[in-house]
Amino acid sequence: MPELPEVEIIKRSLKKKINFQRIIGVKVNNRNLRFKLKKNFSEKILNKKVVNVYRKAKYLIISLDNKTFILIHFGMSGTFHLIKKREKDNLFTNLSFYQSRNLPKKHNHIEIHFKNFKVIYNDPRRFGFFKLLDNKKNLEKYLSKNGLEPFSKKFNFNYLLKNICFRSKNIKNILLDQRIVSGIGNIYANEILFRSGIDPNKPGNKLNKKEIKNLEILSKKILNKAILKGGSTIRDFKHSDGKAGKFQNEFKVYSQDNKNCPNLNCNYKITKINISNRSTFYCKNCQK
DNA sequence: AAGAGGCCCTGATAGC
DNA sequence: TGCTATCAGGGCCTCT
Repeated sequence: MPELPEVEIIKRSLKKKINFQRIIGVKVNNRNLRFKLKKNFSEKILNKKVVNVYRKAKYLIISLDNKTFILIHFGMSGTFHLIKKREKDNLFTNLSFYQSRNLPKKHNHIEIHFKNFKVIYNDPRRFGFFKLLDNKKNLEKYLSKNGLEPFSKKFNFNYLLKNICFRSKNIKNILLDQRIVSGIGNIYANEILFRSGIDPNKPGNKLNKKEIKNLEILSKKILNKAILKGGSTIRDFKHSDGKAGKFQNEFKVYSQDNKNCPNLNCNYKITKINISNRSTFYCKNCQK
């Protein structure tokens, strides 16, 4: 489930391949995604050149030379696969690209063809989407619904204090609310709260200044570390190759229910509870 | 205004 | 073995 670190990894590898390449073909196999892909998607991006690939929160943005933008959200199960063209016989051969060497047989929704390879978007659960934005203004308008991402310079103690201290809802849901902090999903919310020593059920307005400071520092630190480790590879990416992310090995609480709390001198087990229909893992002893 | 809850979707897994 | 139920969860929507 790509959160900020996973989208960042996808961005880096995709950019190396497709930046300054021209789109010479588009094949849409299945328009049914989170939002139905517009019928004119193919013709609108055909023959355009990619001039930048970047990330904002959990969104990937492909900027084209006619000043339009492809906005991509991976939802729960969206992945890209790179297929290289073999010179001799003009066939395509599947090469590793981010999560998987093995091209799934089903759910290959969109193919984008370049000179020597094609990129395939696969999404079994269809929670992801592609959206075309006609100009920068519309793109920014769309993205402005999101709050600051943790790597933003403006994401500091005062920003968090201002956005947390008056809220009655629990801190975990505050972290997951993209209008307040963007880019954090369920996995990293669990990890950040554990390392900050905060009970995920605790209402925002009950947090003290030290806890808010912890959230500021540790959000940046954990997301950064996850990017360095190549993101987290779980569940949907389980058939992945050696290029899979390694951060799942660093999980302290996520999916660690009934295991010993990793903190020294703590003999509690990690507890699994449900908050707003999301699995939540924490240590009752270390998180208050 | 803010928060709670429902919904979309498929594949893996648990239980009988 | 084969069936059914449950779970995974991001973002948008509606209702209060």
